Amino acid sequence: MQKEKKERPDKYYSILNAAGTVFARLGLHKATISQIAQESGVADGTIYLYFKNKNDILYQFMSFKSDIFFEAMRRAVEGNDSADVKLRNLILCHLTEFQQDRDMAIVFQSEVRYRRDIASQIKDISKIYLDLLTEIIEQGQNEGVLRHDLFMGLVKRFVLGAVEGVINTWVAADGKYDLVSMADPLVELYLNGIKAR
Amino acid sequence: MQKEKKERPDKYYSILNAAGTVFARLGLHKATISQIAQESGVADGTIYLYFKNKNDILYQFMSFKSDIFFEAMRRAVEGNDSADVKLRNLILCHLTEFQQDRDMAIVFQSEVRYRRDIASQIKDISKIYLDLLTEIIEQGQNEGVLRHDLFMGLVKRFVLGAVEGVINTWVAADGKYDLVSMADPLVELYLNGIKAR
Amino acid sequence: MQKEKKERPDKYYSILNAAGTVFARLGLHKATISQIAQESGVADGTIYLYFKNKNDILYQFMSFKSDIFFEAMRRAVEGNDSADVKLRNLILCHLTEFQQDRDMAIVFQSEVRYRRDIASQIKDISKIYLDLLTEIIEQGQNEGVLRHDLFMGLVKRFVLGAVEGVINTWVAADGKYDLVSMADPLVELYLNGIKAR
Amino acid sequence: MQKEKKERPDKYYSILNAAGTVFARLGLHKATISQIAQESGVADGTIYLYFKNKNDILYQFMSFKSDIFFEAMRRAVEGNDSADVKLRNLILCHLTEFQQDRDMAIVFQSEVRYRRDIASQIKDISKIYLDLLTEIIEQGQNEGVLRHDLFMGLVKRFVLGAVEGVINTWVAADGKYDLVSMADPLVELYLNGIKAR
DNA sequence: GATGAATGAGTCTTCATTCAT
DNA sequence: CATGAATGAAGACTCATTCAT
Repeated sequence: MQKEKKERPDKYYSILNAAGTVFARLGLHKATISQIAQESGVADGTIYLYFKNKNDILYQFMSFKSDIFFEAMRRAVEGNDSADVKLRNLILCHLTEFQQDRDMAIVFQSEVRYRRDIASQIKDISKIYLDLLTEIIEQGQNEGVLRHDLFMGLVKRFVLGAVEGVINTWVAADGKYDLVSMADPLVELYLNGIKAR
Repeated sequence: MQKEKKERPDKYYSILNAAGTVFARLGLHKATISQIAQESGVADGTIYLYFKNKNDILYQFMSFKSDIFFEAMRRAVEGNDSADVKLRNLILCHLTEFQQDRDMAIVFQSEVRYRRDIASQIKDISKIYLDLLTEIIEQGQNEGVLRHDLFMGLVKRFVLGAVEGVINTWVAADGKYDLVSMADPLVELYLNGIKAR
Repeated sequence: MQKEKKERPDKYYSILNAAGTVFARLGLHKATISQIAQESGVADGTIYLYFKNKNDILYQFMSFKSDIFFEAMRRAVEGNDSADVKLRNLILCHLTEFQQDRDMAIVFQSEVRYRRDIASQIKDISKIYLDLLTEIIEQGQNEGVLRHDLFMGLVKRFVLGAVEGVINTWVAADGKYDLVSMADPLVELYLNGIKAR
Repeated sequence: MQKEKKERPDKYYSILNAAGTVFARLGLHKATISQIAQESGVADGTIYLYFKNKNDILYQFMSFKSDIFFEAMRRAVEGNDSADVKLRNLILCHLTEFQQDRDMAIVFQSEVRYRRDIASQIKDISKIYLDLLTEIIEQGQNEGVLRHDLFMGLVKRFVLGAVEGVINTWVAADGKYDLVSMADPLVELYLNGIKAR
């Protein structure tokens, strides 16, 4: 039942992380192979022993991080919790993972958003996320915890958009405050809205 | 009390719009000066009569669009409406403007997000937006329409993030559906949340 | 009735000739764009205003030279001369043209021979030549000047191969002797062979 | 009086043949050390245990093939045959050897022709060939079989050039027909020429 | 003002060659 | 001897920017 992942040499991951750092600092286009090489302490040519080209580095980076991310996500929502707890766990997990890996957070938010030239496989990342949300919300509706009169397509975007907005702000603030502590207040807003009662 | 705007020649705007189109299609980095020149029907060199450099074009484009955008915003929230109506007007205006100018929507969402190299002035765009939100929410609290126990910093991001999430989805779908119709359901979610009552 | 050739700017030809010189000196692969640029007194980038890439330079060079070459060929064999005179004129023309343009001679003989990656259009150069030979030989057979029991496919190669062998030797000798004077003795060998009578 | 040839290990020849194949397929410049290594089933670095560098491989390849080739040549013209028979044997041997070893044929015809950077030793290959021709022709003149009024320098090129032309054509046709059968008709053309009598 | 030809700095990428294991 | 990972020099090509016309 173990993860069947082909083991990559250390240098592969070394380059991958260096790339993450450089991409986060400069963005895909301004980042140069030389900078990534220097950051990971190898020669330029060495990069090409492990990656097809510059785009491939970004792709592999995102794939690698996504696998970790979604594994964490899945663990966060498995079990018999009620929908509202699951939603809270999901958001908490999301913020925790991004806080722990700010390079990923930056690259993910800035590079993956609108690139039409990035493999659609990477774009599916958010699809997985949205599917998890759908599950949770439907479960919540069945449990009677969540409203039935929800336009699912919108709600999913509403939830994901708000988290990402929070993350973007945190990133823009150079991660100076605790992102994870936003989870509970955020979920509370999802659930209750801002109207006085 | 007249508008203190230096009048720009037509060609300036022609280039600006061409740039918007090309930036939207290819992104800042893949877009070339030649393409912008061709799109606007001028010579490459002409662009440098009106803009300092490539980044300046993006900057001017955003400034120009922002001015229009915030003028519309301001009109949307002026008057004596109650806070919930103003919030609805703000969101409606936001979605309307972006739907009407998809180039701006794409450029704004994809290029402006994380560029550390873009003049901070442009980043202030969202500050203005957030300030409007603050005003509205505070008014709502004073009116008793909105909850008092809100962490303002989070709520603003919550609202803006959700709108942007909805816009991003619309852009990714090539603008195939009506964005503006999302305004009311979205505001309803802001106000009431997703919890069943 | 004038040649309908699109006029190219001087710089196009300047680069073309520089390329010919560099290709002749170093061969296509060892020749660098920088060297060609330097030889023609322009910047590296300028080359790309006139040529798609390095291979394109070779291709254009060959096309340009071929046009001149075959125009000369055609003039050499037109008219009402008998076949043996035409053959002599053809060979004479061939040697004259190559002697006058040693860069072309070298590039043609060394680069065009075996490159599978060169557009077949260029390979057709020798086809035109072989067709001219066919015409001449058939005319000669009709006139009774040339033998009828000739395997045309072989004879054509026999004639062209021998001329090229002579040219190759001349090139290898750095063009130190008069190539054109080889024409008559060569044709005499074609016609009479080396057997004593 | 034994052959003073240093015995080379099998791997040397294995690499040599692999190189011949790869050179024939791609040409010296497009062929990579890695491809040659793979073709011969050794590691890249191993090649440098047997060869100084890439050029040296080509050089050794040509030397090796030349030795075999000229050994065959010498056998073809030794004995007391008359000059015309020797000439025929020489050409026959040439075509036979090249047909049997198409890699050599391709490499020889395409790489050796014009390389100024290839050791002159390799260029001497054709010198040996031309010397053999000289011997044969002079013998033929002494025997009265061949014309006395021949410009030897030209005749040699005439003969070699024509054979090579025939070989080139055969190579370009992917060796689809029988090259050896060209020997007799070709020699017949050498001897009698194409003029009707 | 307008042009667009020219520039050349900047990058990715390849691959012959080396060398620690 | 053999390996093949690592190197880094070299070169094709792009494109923002300039400037003579």
